[in-house]
Amino acid sequence: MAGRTRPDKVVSITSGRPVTSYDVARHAGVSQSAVSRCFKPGASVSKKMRARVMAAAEELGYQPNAIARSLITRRSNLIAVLISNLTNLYYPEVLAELTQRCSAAGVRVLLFTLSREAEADEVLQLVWPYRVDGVIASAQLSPAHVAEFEKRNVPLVFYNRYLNSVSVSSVCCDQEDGVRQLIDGLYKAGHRKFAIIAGPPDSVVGVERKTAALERLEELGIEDAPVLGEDYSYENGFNSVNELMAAGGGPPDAVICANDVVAIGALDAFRVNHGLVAPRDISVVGFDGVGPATWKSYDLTTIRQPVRRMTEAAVSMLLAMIEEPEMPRERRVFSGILRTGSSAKFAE
Amino acid sequence: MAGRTRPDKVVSITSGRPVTSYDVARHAGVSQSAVSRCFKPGASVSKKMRARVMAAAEELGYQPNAIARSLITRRSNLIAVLISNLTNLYYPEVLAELTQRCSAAGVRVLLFTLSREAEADEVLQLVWPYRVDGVIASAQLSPAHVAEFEKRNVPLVFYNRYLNSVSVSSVCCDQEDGVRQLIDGLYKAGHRKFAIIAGPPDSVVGVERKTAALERLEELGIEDAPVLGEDYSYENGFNSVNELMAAGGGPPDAVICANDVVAIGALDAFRVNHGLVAPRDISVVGFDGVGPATWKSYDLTTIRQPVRRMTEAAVSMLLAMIEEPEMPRERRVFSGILRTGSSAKFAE
DNA sequence: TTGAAAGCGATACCAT
DNA sequence: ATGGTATCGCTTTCAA
Repeated sequence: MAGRTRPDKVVSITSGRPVTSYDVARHAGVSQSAVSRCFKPGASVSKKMRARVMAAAEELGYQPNAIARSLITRRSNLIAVLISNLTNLYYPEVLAELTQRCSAAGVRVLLFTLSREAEADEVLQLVWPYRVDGVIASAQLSPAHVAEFEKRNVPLVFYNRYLNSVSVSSVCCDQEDGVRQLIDGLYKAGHRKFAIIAGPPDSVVGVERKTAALERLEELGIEDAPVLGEDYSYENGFNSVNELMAAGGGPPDAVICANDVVAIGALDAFRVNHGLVAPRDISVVGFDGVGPATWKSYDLTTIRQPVRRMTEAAVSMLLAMIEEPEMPRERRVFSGILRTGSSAKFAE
Repeated sequence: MAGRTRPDKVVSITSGRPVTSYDVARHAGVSQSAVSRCFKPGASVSKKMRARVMAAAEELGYQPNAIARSLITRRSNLIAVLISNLTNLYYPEVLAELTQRCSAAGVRVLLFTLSREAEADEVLQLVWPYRVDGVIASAQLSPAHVAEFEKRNVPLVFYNRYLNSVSVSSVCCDQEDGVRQLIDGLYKAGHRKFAIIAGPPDSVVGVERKTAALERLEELGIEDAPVLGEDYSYENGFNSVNELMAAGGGPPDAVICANDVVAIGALDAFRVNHGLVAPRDISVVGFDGVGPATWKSYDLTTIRQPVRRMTEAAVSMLLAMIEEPEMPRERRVFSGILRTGSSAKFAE
């Protein structure tokens, strides 16, 4: 035994099994509880103890097992994020912001993407077993789903969704106000003949934008605006314009689109297939303010959603609900920010 | 007590605490182990027992606690996905595919987004405590990081990254082959004066694309191609073209861009600031095959990465490594698919 | 301040 | 096929 420099240290490090608090305790010659305490923020540990334990932990590459901790504390430090259309250009930004804010708050993100909005049922079955501390949902849930959250005492915050039949916390962009800003600016600029290219009928946000547009137009005395379209895709914008033009009656003055990508598709159809260039011959507006909206070929007039504020609100609301389950439900509505580009004649 | 219809059933359901296997056992009048077995796929349970337990579970809304299960089985059924640039248009698609495939395979995804590639250190500290079964990393990790994976016996698969100094599994798109296809087609179409707009110098993929381009050009006897640019943004494409034109010497015949978004920025700069329209006056090619590449205003000639195959490969490799840790490391390289659009004069 | 011991909610092995 | 019991790795009383 003489001359050995490192006892079983190396063995511990290279052994397959992850290092536990017992290993650290043994190595440091203290109790296992002491190790645990050293890794708990506000615990009462002597300086000396802490130093010894931390040194041992460092040496062995110890990291507390979050799974075991969750079991006893009944806090997983996990939240689930449900997103329906990651391919919608708007969501990657939201997701990036959400995960970053959660990380900063010491919470991990379990991601669930739904390909169809109807998948919620199955996805929730996958969520429950992990005892997540809360859920941020940017996907359509039914009142029954929301009731299950209540029953299970799992805090829920909707992002750009909500249900008016039940009480639930949510963060939204004010679609109605945004649409109003767009239409008013177009109207002021002299447009009278409008058309609407709507999003998917099963998207609350999409329906809200469409409805708000029709309402505002009616208030302005315009009642004959055609409504086309059925999803959030470029193709929807493109094809809807072709339909619109094929219907005869000449081009509209202005087209209200379900979102930016639809607007981009519409602009391309007008230019490529019908020789109409914005803002000279036609005005097109979008919604969301995604990256490509500012690309020179499109330069959209649109409503930019304040994503950073909205994600911040969603995360902080959820964390508050986790800390204080009796927190009253709250609906936070953010106004979008008008961006005027050259896709429309517009008067602010 | 006479006349009561439902004993403590309702209490169990509405009580705050999640339902455990003990609750179910009591309710069904069987042992707790029996309940556990009923939820384990291949266990030996009588039909009668299963029916009774399942009924009780259903009634109480029982879902096995995945956290507790993980603790004893040493399998979290969690994998971590590390992504550096969610705002890079290419990644949302990758992420959506990855999570969907993982869900299908019964594995949950813990998402970590890195804002700077250098953040890997801190992020890994957040990953280890959750005892994830494996990691898919589309972010730059150092050999030291990879060594830590080895030490901890955590399977790792790189997605569009790799390190040639260490042995690690990875799924990549063949950048070199893709670039070659692009350049050869451009060369064949008569282009001789090339320029390169590169991506970020700390992106392996970006550097590889640039290097491959320079090499191929050299093989074709072209040695004076200027290299500009420094990231994957639209602005990079836009500004680099302006720089290129400001340098004098007239426009190049063809521009090789780090990715599609850069190519789009370049096309816009040529058209808007210099009156050069593709493919008549200029040829521009991109890489990735993201959605906007097919928009009519750009219609890029580009290399489409076979995302579905690549994500499928990544997930199945990781799952295989989880099942069989001694699995040899493997590098799977997929050829990109040429898409010819009208952003370049091109000869196949 | 420290250590011993009791859970957290499941799985797994062992008898029966 | 079923029930009893040890165990996973931690946190949390409770004494000392």
